[in-house]
Amino acid sequence: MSCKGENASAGPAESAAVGTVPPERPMRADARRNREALIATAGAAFAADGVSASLEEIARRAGVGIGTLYRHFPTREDLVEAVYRREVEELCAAADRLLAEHPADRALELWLQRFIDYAATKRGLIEGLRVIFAAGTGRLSDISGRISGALERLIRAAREAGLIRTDLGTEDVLHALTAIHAAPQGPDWRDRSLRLVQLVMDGLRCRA
Amino acid sequence: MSCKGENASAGPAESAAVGTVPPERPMRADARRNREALIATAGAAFAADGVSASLEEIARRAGVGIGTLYRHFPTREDLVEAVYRREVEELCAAADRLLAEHPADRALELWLQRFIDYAATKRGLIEGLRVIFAAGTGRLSDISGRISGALERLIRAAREAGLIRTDLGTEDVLHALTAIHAAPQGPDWRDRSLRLVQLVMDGLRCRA
DNA sequence: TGCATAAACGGAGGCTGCCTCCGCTTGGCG
DNA sequence: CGCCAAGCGGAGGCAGCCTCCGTTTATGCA
Repeated sequence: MSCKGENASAGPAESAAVGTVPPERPMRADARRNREALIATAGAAFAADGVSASLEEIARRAGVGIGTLYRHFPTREDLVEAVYRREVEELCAAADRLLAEHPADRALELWLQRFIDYAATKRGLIEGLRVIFAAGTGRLSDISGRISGALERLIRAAREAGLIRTDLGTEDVLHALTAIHAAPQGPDWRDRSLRLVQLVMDGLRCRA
Repeated sequence: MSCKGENASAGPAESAAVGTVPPERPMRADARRNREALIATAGAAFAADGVSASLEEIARRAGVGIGTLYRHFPTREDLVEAVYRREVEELCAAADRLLAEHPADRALELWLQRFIDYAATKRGLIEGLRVIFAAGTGRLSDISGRISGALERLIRAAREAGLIRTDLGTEDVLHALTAIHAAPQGPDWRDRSLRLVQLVMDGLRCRA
């Protein structure tokens, strides 16, 4: 309901923000601290026990009362979304870091691998990916855009450096990722997915 | 713990009979009746509220005690599996009925449409489909085989009648079904899926 | 037909998790 | 430094999970 807590990650020098409203009020220091602790703890708990992990346990481990958890995140979905959003942001930040430290094609490759690893442990991301194609279905649309934005930056850089072919675009790679996720999840899921990513990369580089 | 009531789904390699009827002992009449009522009620409840519907509510609606539910189905998964197995059996039975009442290609088309409708309401089936490709991962393998068996019967009949091309097989159609399911689930999911099924059928008939 | 008995029933009870409500604490401003 | 709203936290009510065990009943046998 009252998703006023939306003002998280209010970048001070951020120009042309991605739609988040300007912070009506800076959060009190203790509130921000508790919020951070909750998101971090919840991330670990969801990864370990799935998204139905006990909220009371999360609050306890984060060192706050259950009431505090519910004030920050009125529903379980709100908490899941916050965790999800944070992870996506980290993933996107990694794209820029990789670009700075490696040749663009290598950066793309490493990022795709990292994407697989994220998805391997956080099943939620997979569902999220599926949403990317469903045109902006509400609140998650900006997150989806963030992912394809990162991917696009990587691909454009690799293209401009002449390291990958230019007749395949962001959508094609996204599509491939979705297909990889659709594969059955067995014990060798990760290896198989990484191999497929390798295959895609080889294909992309092959007529550079 | 003393799950001796397991005789319904013990699933060891019994003789290749269609129904897994263990030779142990015929169930007492009231036990069988309650079991049936539970499966039927659970099917409705899962369809309405998802697989996390209240088990106590299911028991109440089925007119049995909660203890009875737990004796028949020690875990929630056992109940889900029983419902799932029943629905798959109905679906497969429909294949033969359709074959008897329609030309083989039309039967195949109708069955695929019916499959979509099943999957539309029972999200569990979708997960099940995904398991088909994961080679016999335990207890669900025979169910998976049942589905592809039905599909294969339909396709073979249509082929022998010269109604569909012969260069595409069961696996290809199964693969297409999986892809259709992988699509994002919006409000128009059903229509879109049915259109895709139509597309597949047109393709199958086009060079008969 | 009647009886013995194993099979099946059912719900009370203990436990855990969900979520709300409200009195107490404290960060931050004037 | 003192005020006070923003923020905290946990008690409590409710619902669902699952077990345990006393009671009921279907069925095989005489």
